[in-house]
Amino acid sequence: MQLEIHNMAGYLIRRLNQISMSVFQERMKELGLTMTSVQFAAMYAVKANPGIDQARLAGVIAYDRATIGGVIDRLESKGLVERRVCDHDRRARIVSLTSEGDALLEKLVPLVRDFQDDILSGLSDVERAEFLRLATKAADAGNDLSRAPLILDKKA
Amino acid sequence: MQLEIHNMAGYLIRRLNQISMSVFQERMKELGLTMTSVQFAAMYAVKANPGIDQARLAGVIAYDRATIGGVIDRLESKGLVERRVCDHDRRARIVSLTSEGDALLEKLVPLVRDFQDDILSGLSDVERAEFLRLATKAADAGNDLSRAPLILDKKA
DNA sequence: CCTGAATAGTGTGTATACTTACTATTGATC
DNA sequence: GATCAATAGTAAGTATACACACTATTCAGG
Repeated sequence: MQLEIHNMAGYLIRRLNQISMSVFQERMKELGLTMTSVQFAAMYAVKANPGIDQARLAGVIAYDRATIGGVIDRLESKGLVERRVCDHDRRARIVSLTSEGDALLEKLVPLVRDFQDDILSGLSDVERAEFLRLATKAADAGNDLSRAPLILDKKA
Repeated sequence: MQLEIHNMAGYLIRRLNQISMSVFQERMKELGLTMTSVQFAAMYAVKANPGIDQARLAGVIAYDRATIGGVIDRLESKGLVERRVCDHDRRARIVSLTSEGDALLEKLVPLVRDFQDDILSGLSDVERAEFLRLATKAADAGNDLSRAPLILDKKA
């Protein structure tokens, strides 16, 4: 039995997101870790942006401020990141990786890169490339429609 | 500043899902409703499958049992669906639309169909069709990777 | 320098989306 | 027909992902 909703963009995207998160979770489990894709992205962005604060971190990976707070809480309690008050703006909290966090990230990056294709395992190489091209274009165009848009080049 | 993660399948899919949910929420708000895309899909599937119970409903729209319970709770408290114990299997709960639920769904279906294209507003008609074809193929192939796979034709 | 707008982070509340564990059934098997 | 595996639903716990309101702080203008 096929419902009309099964062909709708919103439904298909939700399904792909379920599959994507499940693949990530499964791979981490195989490595004996409890890292989520969201936590990985946050750590990656922290490493790529030394001295970043929570608000800009949220913008770089398109989360809202409340969500990033919880993500950093959990990474902090696992000893993977640290938070400290910014020197010249005491409202802001600078997030940085601990040495354990840095070591873990270094280990994870190639692994995560390698299983990305598994998420789209049903597609050929050509199809996957085309899917990613279209997804990038759509995500870019729809950025402002999202509640937590991606915010880049906000600073030097 | 472009991070490597911005080109990864998992990240792009998460972004598209944020955009998709946001568009749905926004349209509902314009109509003065507080319906989520998940609740809409549940109501749609209930209507399309008269006499369905919660477990099979979960399978038809690829939720897990615990999630569907909460979704039905909220729809029930809004007076849009009803739950009753199944006659020949007292473990199961049969879900059905109330008359208000049915009327609301009838009103929403064409509206929801019409704004699906807004989710992929950055794509041309040809690109959108190709994206949907590839997304369908990928979601289908990845079905068993998801924690809550789509389960169809389980019965007569 | 003072006031008011804007911003960073947090707290609360809601809604998915899952896990594991539990109860109540059902059905299958000996 | 008693037992035992399997199933339906729920409960409790964790983790996004948002809204809204609040405090602390910064900054812009007069």
